[in-house]
Amino acid sequence: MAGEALGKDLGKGLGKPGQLDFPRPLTTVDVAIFTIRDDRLQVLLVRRPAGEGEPFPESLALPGGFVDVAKDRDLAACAARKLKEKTGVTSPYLEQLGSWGSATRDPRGWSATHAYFALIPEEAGELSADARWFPLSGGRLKEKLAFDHGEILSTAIQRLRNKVEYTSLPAYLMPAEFTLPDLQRVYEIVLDRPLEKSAFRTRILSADMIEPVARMRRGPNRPAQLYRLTKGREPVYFVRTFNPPE
Amino acid sequence: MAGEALGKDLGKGLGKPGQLDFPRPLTTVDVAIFTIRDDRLQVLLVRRPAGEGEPFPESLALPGGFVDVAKDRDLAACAARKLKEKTGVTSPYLEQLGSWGSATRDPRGWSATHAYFALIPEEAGELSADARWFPLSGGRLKEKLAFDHGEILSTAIQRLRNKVEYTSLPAYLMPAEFTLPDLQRVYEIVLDRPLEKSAFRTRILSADMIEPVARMRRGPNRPAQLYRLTKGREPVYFVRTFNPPE
DNA sequence: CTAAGTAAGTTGGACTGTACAACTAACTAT
DNA sequence: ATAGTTAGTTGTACAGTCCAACTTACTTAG
Repeated sequence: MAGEALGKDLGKGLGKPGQLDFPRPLTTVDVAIFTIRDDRLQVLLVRRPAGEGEPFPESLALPGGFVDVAKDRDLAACAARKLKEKTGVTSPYLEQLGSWGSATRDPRGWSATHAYFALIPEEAGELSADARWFPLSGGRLKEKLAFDHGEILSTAIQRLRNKVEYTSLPAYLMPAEFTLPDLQRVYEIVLDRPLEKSAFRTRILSADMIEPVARMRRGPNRPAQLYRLTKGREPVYFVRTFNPPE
Repeated sequence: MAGEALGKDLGKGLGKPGQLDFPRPLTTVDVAIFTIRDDRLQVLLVRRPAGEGEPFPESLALPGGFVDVAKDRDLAACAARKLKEKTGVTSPYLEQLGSWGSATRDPRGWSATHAYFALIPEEAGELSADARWFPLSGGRLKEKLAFDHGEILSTAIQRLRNKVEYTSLPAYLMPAEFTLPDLQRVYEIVLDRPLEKSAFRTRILSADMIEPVARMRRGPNRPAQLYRLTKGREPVYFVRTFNPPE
């Protein structure tokens, strides 16, 4: 297998013999970046390059790539760098999702990726040329992805949905100012089911995660109070989930 | 720094030039293995070897080590292998905890570890010679650990405590047969606070995660019903946490 | 100017599950 | 027999959701 062939010569030429003289897996970082656009949850994907020797040429994939031991202090910095490169966003909600490593996931050899997931508001930043938003319908992506990115993305969606049941994560998908019905709609989009208005309001308002601003949103009917995220607020964990379906 | 010096020559000597011709981080797997012993939560630690060039000689550390690209199919298999080597246990509760990677965590160079956490019953398996159980008091370990293992362990404890609030994880710490008060005691040990007896019983019994066996535990007072884990049961998630402290 | 329409936000009763505390049950030891 | 201990149950209070009806504040059509 490719992994072993490549591996054999890695790690030679060290000062001290023995200790570190064995093949090393490839190390990458991938990021599942979510936003809400057109009333749907969407994920950012890039098209893989077509060059000679490239695995999965022209396939869609999560943004990511090799850890650069010269540039990247640590894994989170590497993920933040990739996010910045693709979206221009610098301070998103960024959480580690897990890691996937095996002999077979990359044809170039034994490789391990550290996966992150990020939530950003729609209007944030400017997309890089090779990146595009893809909608998820029913918590699924139509397109097939390179490597095991399909599996990673599924896990990310599952984790997001799961946490939305009992945390304030959707707040990180909102623009700077938003109304409570806006926020409820985002919860409903991610969970793909309707929520109770009154229970939702009590819960969110008593969580001390958002604060009213002076303005109201005016429209063709009753104006709605605008809110913003409470500054520097960590995500809030509720002690109960929204009542689960069925 | 050592990492760069070492890194410079890694990845040379490949068949194809260019593409994979850059330094690779070290890749390791570490496992935080928990059990309940003497009415306390305990974690398994090993003493690092004392050889020349070994980092943190004779320090305590989580069991773990380099991924072996020849032996290990994937990361979970690598974690399971290390668990087996240290405890003899083959089918524990094993969950990925996260990954830690940076230029500085290992003096030998840029390295990334994939951390797992495992729950095993006390009587399971035979410990390897270099491994010992260490009690945690108040969710803390007294001893200092090698690398960033202190941080990893803290995260593992936090994750365990957090999940115990709303899942059936402690069931994996139990022996084959146990009583409901036994199980409650384990929940209380991990959470470090008392729980309501009646609410606890209703919750556990209605979760369909354990089933009564024919026997009772007899003692100096009223006998207690013995239960066992429902076969092949995934962990159960409750829709409410136990009511949080304060 | 009024009436109809719509979305924001509130209110109240039914229901579910925990908190707390008192209770009964089953055994041992003296 | 009686006291002691732990297993297990019961009942009332309370918190928060569920569900549905309600009020409020605005726009638009006639």
